Amino acid sequence: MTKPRAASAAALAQTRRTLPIALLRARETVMDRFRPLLHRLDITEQQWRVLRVLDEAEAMDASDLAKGAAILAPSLSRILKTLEARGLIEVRKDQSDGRRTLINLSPAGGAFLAEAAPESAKIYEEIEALVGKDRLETLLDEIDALIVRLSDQK
Amino acid sequence: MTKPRAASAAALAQTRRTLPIALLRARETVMDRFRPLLHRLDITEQQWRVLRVLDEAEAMDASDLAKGAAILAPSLSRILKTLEARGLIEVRKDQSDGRRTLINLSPAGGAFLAEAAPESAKIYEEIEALVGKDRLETLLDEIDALIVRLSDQK
DNA sequence: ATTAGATCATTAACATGTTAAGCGAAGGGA
DNA sequence: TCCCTTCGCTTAACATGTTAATGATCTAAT
Repeated sequence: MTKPRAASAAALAQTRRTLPIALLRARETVMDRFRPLLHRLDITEQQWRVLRVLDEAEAMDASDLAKGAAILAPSLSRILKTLEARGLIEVRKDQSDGRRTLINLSPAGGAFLAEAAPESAKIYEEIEALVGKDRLETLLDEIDALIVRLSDQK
Repeated sequence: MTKPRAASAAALAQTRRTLPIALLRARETVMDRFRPLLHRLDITEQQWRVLRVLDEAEAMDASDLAKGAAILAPSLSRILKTLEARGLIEVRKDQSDGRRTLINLSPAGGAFLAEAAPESAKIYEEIEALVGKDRLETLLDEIDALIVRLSDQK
């Protein structure tokens, strides 16, 4: 660490207390705990999110899936190819609307999630234990409130 | 929106209240307000962070800069080339340690930041006004607490 | 002085983020 | 029906995220 003078140290503290960076750091810190599992599963964080969202629905079109997993449409297009090639999802055209693509978890995808779920849950429980369940719930509530207040409700 | 049955709706709510996704969504929501400015400046979010961190220090080596801007070393290497080519930063070798690279803001970089600072500050004030200063401070405090509790203090 | 190990930075390879453009399909009037 | 617009998704192009490997330098111990 380079020795900071008083002025620059204060300024640096100011940057650190900026919403975008704080949220980024928090996310990195949390993901560091999941990364070893994801690496063992040979799957990316985004692919994991897609599978988990699909596991909670029957079949979704790509738009809903993108929103649910917080992934942009172009990224999702690429991810779906990867997951389909790996046999974890099934993709088909919507018969009633030729523009839409319907996606659902394949049996293999369901098995994949079922096998990984206990480890994932265990990690989340560790986080809960370290942070405190109350504190974590409060944080999630405040994040929700932030999103609601900042969302452009066109 | 596809009609969710009661069960899947509850499950979906569960995913949404997951720390990694909540933090991701919050960050996206906040950044949506800064993106138009960054686009007008023809600069990426990461490049902007690098410049701001440099503005708060004299000269930093790449490692400290990477930590300060929350950017991984490989990404920073590429970003430094871009910013140097654009004349916004100055890069030189550390004389006392040939491994280190020292980076500082160039005069042009300082002018660039000075010109953009008012707009940036205005956006942040809008966010403060919408969220509430108290609520925002609380949120930042809780995020800090989260990071401290989850950090591996090897 | 030498050498093994650690450190700092870069490069490589692949996946995703981001914006813009493109394409086929659906919808809504004239 | 035709035309125009909108919608859903994909592709393109470039920047960054992520992990592993490489290169160069420093450090410490011999």
